[in-house]
Amino acid sequence: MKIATWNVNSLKVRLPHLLDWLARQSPDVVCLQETKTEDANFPAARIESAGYRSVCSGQKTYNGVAILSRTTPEDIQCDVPQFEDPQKRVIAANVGGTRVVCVYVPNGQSVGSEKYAYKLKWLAALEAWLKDELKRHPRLAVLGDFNVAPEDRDVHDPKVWEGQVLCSEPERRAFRRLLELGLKDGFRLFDQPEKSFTWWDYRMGAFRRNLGLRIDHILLSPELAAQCAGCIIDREPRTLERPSDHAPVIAEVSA
DNA sequence: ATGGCTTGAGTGTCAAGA
Repeated sequence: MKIATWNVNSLKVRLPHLLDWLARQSPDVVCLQETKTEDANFPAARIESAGYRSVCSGQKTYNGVAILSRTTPEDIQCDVPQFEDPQKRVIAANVGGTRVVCVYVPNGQSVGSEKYAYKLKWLAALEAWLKDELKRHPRLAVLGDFNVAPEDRDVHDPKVWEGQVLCSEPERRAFRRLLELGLKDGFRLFDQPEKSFTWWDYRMGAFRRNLGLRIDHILLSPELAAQCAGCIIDREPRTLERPSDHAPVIAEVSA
């Protein structure tokens, strides 16, 4: 089973890229972030024509998440339970025998800002919830845009980014706490090229110069990690005209 | 030069992303 995550930065703009990519990669499950569309406008019919069922949790202008699947997603849950949040950042569903959680972690804007405090609170709520979810679902996968570069090797220039949002120690600590629940960073289960990133700023030719960060992740429960055969970043969609600023991440796990 | 692009909203120009 091929599972993937992609921050599309507007599903409306990126739908042609998404449909081409689905045809090329043929993933079984895809988690999308920053769909930026209300559920009433979600392009479910065109995605269905491409061979995928979908569930979504969106809002106008900002945020928005969705899960696409070859089989029908079941037991759908939106939002982190018992965490009041008007922003649509979480959707979870069972796909086959696997619990799939799609997350769009807040950006945090800048260290010390209100949005940064919200990000840390949000990550703490996610951690508490996933601790329970791991007990309930031995086959748990958490995929999404975590807006955290876990280590210096996930940053093109650690000196420039030191202490900045996405790289600050409190954010990295929050990410490590997810790993300490037992979740594994799928990408790091394997040898990977140096300077592997999933996001590049639109400005300053950052992609061409590979000035990026690795902030999109696939976390796997111990059982899924043991059955994971590979995990890669697909840079190809980032090379297209009018790309998302994020590249998809894909993992192969036994069905 | 807290700029540089891109998107959505909405029609002038700003918020937000990371």
